Amino acid sequence: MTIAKAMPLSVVRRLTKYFAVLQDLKREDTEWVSSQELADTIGLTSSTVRQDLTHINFYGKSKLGYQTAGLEKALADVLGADTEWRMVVVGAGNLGRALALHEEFGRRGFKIHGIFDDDEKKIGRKVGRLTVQSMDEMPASVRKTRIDIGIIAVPPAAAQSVADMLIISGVRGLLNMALTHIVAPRRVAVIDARVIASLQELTHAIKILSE
Amino acid sequence: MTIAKAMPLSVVRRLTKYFAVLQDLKREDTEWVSSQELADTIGLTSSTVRQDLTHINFYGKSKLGYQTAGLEKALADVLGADTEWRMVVVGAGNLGRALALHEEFGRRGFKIHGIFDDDEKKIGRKVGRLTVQSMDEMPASVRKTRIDIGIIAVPPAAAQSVADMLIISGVRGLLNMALTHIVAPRRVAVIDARVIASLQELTHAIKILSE
DNA sequence: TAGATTGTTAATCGATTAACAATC
DNA sequence: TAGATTGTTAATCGATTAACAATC
Repeated sequence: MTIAKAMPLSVVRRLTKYFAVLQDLKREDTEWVSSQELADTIGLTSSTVRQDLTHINFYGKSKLGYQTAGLEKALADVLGADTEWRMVVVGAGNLGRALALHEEFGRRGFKIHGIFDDDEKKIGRKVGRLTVQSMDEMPASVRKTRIDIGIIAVPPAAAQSVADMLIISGVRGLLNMALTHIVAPRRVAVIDARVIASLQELTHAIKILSE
Repeated sequence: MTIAKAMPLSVVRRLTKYFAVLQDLKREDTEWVSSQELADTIGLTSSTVRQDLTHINFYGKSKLGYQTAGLEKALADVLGADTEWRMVVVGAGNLGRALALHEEFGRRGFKIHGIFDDDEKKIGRKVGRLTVQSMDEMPASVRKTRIDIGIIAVPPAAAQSVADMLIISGVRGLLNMALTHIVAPRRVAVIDARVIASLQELTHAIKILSE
């Protein structure tokens, strides 16, 4: 397991993009890719690409570029895309249920082991192969299955207390889908993935464009 | 309608966070908030907050800070959160259906006017108050209803051609949920909102933390 | 070999933070 | 008034881009 020194989040974000491109290229059996080609498909400069790749433990070849299979593997390593991650979803609303049903997660190594809600009416309902469980069962279940990641898909008002419960139960990271800021101890990673915030970025951009 | 000059995306992202905090404060009837308080709740320096707010057309008061209602309104203006946006979802898989059902969007001014898919088996199915329509109907429908935003919730391989169709049909912005890069003319805004990419950022962070 | 592309250093650009006079 | 907090300028820090020798 090769781990680089602390990397700016902006670099990590681009690495996920390179990784997606690399997976496409692999499907097409492209053996080599240059920093310029990578830059063009994503809309960057080749300089940025090469600079970003200095953060990982993989080297290209002059004149040829980067071997796609090797680079893909190196990126998978850095991003943790080569291991299986155990997750639970808290919140069995439309968003939570959709996440629990999203097959793509499983394919990419993110396995959902449970879905929880404190609404009596939702508990016991089937969501694909899972059954919505009571929040009371969450801590024991998370601890027993050694869940890595908790996905927070509850209303903003409940988000922090759900986060606290997940943290106490031993998760190492939180994916926050709720439109509220979550506070966590330094040992627990938190990433926001809020569709509404993205939509607001988008509408801002649209307003600017139509000035 | 006050529109600021081009703003770095990093600033816009923080504005969406301020906006969320402001809405919470408004609910609690807090009348004034200082840059320091805003910074503390989100985990920034007060300097960054004040600097960010120079980008919008709203001024605080010495000794008191910013009037929450006024600041909220100014942010809503910049982010376009004070207007209604018409959207369609393309892709009626789990993710697409969940987005179409997500009530929060409507509450926040994002109205979903249609959901489309090219899978025969999905066409005609009910998704809440909507019915899945054929992709063939999409362009006319989007044009007629003057849809602003297209949400792309299809597999990566189909994403670009769906984007092209949406653009030809006249949308002004795209929210890309697919794990692939989308190319669009400059007049069309594109924002990526890919849960898998966020999960990969998260697993990277977890790996770093457990070094 | 000649030419293309890397890895890396240095230069530029932009964003964040610090500092402080102005102000309520 | 004295004190707190703004808006803004200047200093710092970091990230992106340019440039180029090394190399295959």
